[in-house]
Amino acid sequence: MSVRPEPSQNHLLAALSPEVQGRLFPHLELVPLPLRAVLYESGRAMRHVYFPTDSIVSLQYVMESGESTAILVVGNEGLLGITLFMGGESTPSRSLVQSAGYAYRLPRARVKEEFQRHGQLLVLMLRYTQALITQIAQTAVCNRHHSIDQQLCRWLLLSMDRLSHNHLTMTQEFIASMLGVRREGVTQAALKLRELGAISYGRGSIRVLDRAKLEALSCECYEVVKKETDLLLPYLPQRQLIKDAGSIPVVKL
Amino acid sequence: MSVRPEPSQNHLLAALSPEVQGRLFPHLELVPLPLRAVLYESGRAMRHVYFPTDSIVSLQYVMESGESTAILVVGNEGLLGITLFMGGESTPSRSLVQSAGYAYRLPRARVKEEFQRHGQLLVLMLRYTQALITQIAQTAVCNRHHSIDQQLCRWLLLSMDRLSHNHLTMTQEFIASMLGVRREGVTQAALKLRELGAISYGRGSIRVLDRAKLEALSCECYEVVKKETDLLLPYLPQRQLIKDAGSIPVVKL
DNA sequence: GCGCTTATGTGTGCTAGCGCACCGAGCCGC
DNA sequence: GCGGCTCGGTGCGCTAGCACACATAAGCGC
Repeated sequence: MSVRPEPSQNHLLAALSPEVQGRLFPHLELVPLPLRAVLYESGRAMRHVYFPTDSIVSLQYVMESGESTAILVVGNEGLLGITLFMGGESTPSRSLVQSAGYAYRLPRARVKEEFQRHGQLLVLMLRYTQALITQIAQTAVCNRHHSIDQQLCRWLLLSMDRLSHNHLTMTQEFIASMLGVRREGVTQAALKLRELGAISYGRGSIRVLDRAKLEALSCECYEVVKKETDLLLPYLPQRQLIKDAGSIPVVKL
Repeated sequence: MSVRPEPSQNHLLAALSPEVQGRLFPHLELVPLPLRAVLYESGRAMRHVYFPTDSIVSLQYVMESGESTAILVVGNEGLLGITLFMGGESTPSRSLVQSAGYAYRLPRARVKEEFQRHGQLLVLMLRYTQALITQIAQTAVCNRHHSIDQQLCRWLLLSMDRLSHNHLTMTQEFIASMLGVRREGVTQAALKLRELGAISYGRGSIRVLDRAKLEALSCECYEVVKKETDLLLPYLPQRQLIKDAGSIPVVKL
């Protein structure tokens, strides 16, 4: 987090043609996203679209009772605020920073202006939206049918995919509120994963030791979403992107 | 189902301007949708977009184990096949007819052609997609936090909103597979609702007697989705639409 | 109207996850 | 280095929903 991130660390921004980038990038604003910051509150008007570079943001629905569930995880593969493209001004969800980092943001007016051109940004957004629908739907299925153990694995994998290291800074309490389960349930699941050597952890920090084990223990939901997303948005995987940030291929539109 | 339905019974088609209707309607094809017909199978290429007039279609995700969950209900307020607009050719979901009736369908090529014009259809589709995301997300939350009783109420209400009568032709077994729960669970919930006088039923047919009771017994999920949808797609409610089908107002775009 | 199929009702365990209560240990600030 | 706060670990009783096993009953075909 000490190095100033580049816009192109966000896969969607990177996938735009130089022409579109030329129009948009001057209006980008780099914002630090501290842990637990709230980008959008349920029902409030959105003023920007956010493109995370190295942060992770979760969308949660909060119930009247205070219970909540995360339905979506967004990192440098995507963006927050598709509602602005869609024609709404707000959603019934809350966006919460799940892993601190940076994001570039674009004012609502600029987004709409570029969108009106019906060019690359539109096409990219639509594809991204499709991927996002798949992730939300799979979350619904997962909530219905799978154990906390499996869902914790899925959650860790989703987070790992959006980071360049294997180290998560979050408490079990926080994960519990994201999964919409009790903290004790997460503790039990984490203990099992630790015994199996898949992770290690302590006081608000989790390290993934054996990714393959997590994948094996996770339900199919993770894999289904990943496959579908890769199909819709055939970017380079993140590691290659970072190594060779100068030659990011443009998504075939 | 004996009367040939009009395209304008579908709210989205009705909301289009006469100009767009003039381009699209000649290519519409009326298709009967018998109970339990499958419009799209998971992973298969979609060939048409469907606009239900008096039928109800559910989108389900099916797991490897065979368990399934419906994530979305579509009736005359919407359409099936947004994926075709989005840029995909298939989804990991299955579309199953939940209440028999008719739908108009449009071949993929025509849809894409009209979409390329970036006019009314695009704007309408985006708004509809936003409403649909809300419904899916709320389903995820509901699956996590609410009882079968509450979910059955939600399900009945969702179905009722898409019909012009108070009578559903479906078995408890079928509802169970939609909600992703056991048949016995649905039986228990249905018994309670019957005792309370909210519904009556017998062998594959359910009648809603007291809608207000269902709303009171349902979780907030139903209401949240309804409010959000009305906000995004301010149509006339269906009953008025049928009474006065000649003067359906055009959605403000 | 007989028999088969299909839909619903019921009972008996069993388990996952919940709510609550409490402990110990790490960590921070002063 | 002391006190207090936060995080994680654990135990206990409870309930919803599950799996399985049957019983009854309504409709359908012939």
